[in-house]
Amino acid sequence: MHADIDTTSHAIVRVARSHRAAAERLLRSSGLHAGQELLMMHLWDNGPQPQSALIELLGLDASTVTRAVQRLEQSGFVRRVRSETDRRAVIVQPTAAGQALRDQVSQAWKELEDLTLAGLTEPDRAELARLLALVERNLT
Amino acid sequence: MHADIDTTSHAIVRVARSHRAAAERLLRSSGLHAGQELLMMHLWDNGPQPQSALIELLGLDASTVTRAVQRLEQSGFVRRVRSETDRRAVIVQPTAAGQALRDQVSQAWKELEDLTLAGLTEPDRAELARLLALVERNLT
DNA sequence: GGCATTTACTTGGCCGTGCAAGCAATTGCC
DNA sequence: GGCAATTGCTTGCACGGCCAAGTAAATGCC
Repeated sequence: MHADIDTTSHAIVRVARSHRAAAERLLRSSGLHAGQELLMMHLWDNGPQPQSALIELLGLDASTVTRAVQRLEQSGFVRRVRSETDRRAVIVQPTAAGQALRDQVSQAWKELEDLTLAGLTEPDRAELARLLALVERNLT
Repeated sequence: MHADIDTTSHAIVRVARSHRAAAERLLRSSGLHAGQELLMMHLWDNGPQPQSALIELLGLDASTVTRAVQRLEQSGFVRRVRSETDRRAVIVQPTAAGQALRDQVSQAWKELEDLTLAGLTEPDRAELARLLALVERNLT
């Protein structure tokens, strides 16, 4: 039997791919791509932020965030402003169009969560959350 | 509080990223990139295959596999041969260099699995596998 | 003050991945 | 046989991500 196929690692890879695909599908109508919604959520929750804060919060590479923000600006969801107090820094703020996405994206995110966990009992969900947290700690 | 951060969806995204990063690190010395090892494993297990079979097995888009195979060929790990019986089809076969990676990659994959599951009891591991399978079914 | 170091971001390059469009060979069917 | 539909693959394009190298501003320290 194909030992490699039954590993948890492989399961993680497959789940990650399907999950991303589902996210992409649910976000399509909003105009966001999977990944961008997390950035926007941080802006909605915490207001305008320097990119450095987003990088920290999202745990992504600086270059990844730079380009994500560039694309969000291109799409009109975000504005980039040079900080007055630190002229290296860029402050990212949601535009009106960006703010307008909030409810729709929250809804899509909720649907994604529902889809992901469909059929799992409450204890199963808690267990999954616990185990994923352990795995995350292992890999970080 | 930031409700979105505590979702299982978000945990999946974070785990997937760390997991991929770990895979990339463990595979680095072999010359493979995360993702390519799964393709090679299928070749090692099942011998030369038409791309269509790899696409099916890996559950990836045809274009993704085309390019992965192109890069593996570029790296010298794989050879592409036009099928005699169906001249549309491309048969992918591991080269000697590709075969030579087998043990090293198996080892790396095992290390990845160990790292991922470190500290989890046997029942925890079984439970995680079960829950991931459920989630995967939900998302497919 | 002045220079080395650190910080904040950019850009180029590369990989995985998907969609859309397109080409060529094969198959299905009248 | 002959033409339509299907199959197998490729290419262009766009995203998320990462690393490495580079620029410019702010900080640290003598």
